[in-house]
Amino acid sequence: MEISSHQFHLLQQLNEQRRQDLFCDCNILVEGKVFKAHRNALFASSGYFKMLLSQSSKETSQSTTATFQAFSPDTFTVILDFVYSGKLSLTGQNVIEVMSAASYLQMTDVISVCKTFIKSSLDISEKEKDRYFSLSDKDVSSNGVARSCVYGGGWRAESSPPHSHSSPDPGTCMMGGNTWSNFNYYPASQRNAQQQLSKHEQRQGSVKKSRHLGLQQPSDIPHYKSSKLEDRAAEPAGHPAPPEEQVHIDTEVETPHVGYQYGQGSEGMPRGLAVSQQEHESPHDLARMRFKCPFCSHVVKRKADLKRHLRCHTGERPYPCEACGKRFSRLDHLSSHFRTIHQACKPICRKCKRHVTELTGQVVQEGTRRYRLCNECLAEAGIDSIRIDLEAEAPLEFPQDGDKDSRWHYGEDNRSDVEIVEDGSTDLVIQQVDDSEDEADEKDVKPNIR
DNA sequence: CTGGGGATGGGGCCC
DNA sequence: AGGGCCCCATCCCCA
Repeated sequence: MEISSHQFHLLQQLNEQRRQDLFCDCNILVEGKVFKAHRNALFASSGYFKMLLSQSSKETSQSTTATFQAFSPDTFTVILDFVYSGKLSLTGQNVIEVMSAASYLQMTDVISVCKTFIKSSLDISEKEKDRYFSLSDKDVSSNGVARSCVYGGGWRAESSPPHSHSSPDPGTCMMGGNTWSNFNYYPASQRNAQQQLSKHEQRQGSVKKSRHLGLQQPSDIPHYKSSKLEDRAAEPAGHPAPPEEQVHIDTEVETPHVGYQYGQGSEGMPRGLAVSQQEHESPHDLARMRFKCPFCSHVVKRKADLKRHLRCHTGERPYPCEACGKRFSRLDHLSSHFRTIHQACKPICRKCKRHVTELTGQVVQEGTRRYRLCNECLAEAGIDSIRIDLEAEAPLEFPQDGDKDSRWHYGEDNRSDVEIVEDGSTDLVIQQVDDSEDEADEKDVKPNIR
């Protein structure tokens, strides 16, 4: 006979003991703040702690101290509350950091919920059309109802695959079982985003294979790569294989876990944190690499860089080129594109590659594309037959959705300082452009680029 | 088939 | 935190 409430009460009691600092045998130091917890609870909830504590379990008489600088105390509070209650307090503000921390700590359930939370935010923003997946605080405040939730996936007696904690209730943020690859904000860029993802992962050298909880090995980060440990991962003989249903994890969830937290320690000890009873990690290592991508092994120093990096996973392209409609994930890429493709900024003859000036060359327009040709190449191209294409000079219509108040107008380039040279050929417009004013032109033509 | 160059995208980092 | 620049890798096109 099974009393279902027992599990709940047990966890409740543990949580109470934690609050009262009873029997706590593990201290976790997060940016100077000390958290007390029970090894058993941590061991059972986190693959990271599982490995950590199994290494230090020989000396059970002493309390274990672990130090983290990879996430904030507030974030760890959310994580620890989840460990002791099964409830995850997610908000738009903390979801990325919680997810990053969960990835660090190898808590697949938490990662899964965070992913779902983000996805639901994206779904909402898709409906709003003018909003994008944003990690900023204002994104939350704009819709406080939808972007804040508590995940209460329920207490379970044993660890389980991420989707097992999912709740089907669509009215809350407790959906689960979704993989990130199933979603893309821009349908048009979906294929592209997937390519980017695979490309990125290829570049990162990510291992696409099943991993075993608690036995994940370093492989993705070159600086800390340990072939020795990888070898061991490849031969499970040395490790007792956990039950299949417990350890076979979606690689998309698992892949991010491997990372710099595992060092070249000969016994597979986490290197980036204080593992032993007294030993604290050198904060130097972690302070240098602070933000870890929840989707891949990439680690960046700044939150803003992580935010930018995440776009390569989400496929978000908020910056459309108003000249050709092509979308970019970054403003500087759009800027670069616009300069090279539509403004003919390079003072190089496209044909002979020679340097040209306003005297020795001219700007040629071909559709929305502009480039420079030297006078010789212009003559060779049959400049006599080039005709002016006035339509191409008119401001073009571009998709306005989500253009981030972009106000580039291609036709603005046709200003008084640009002398149109009429010619008789097709599709080409020759302009006399003063190179010295290119810079000023740029500033004029892209007021949204501050 | 191959090498070169342009376009694009991602990361680091400065301002 | 965002903008922007630089550097580098990759892809693709073309000779």
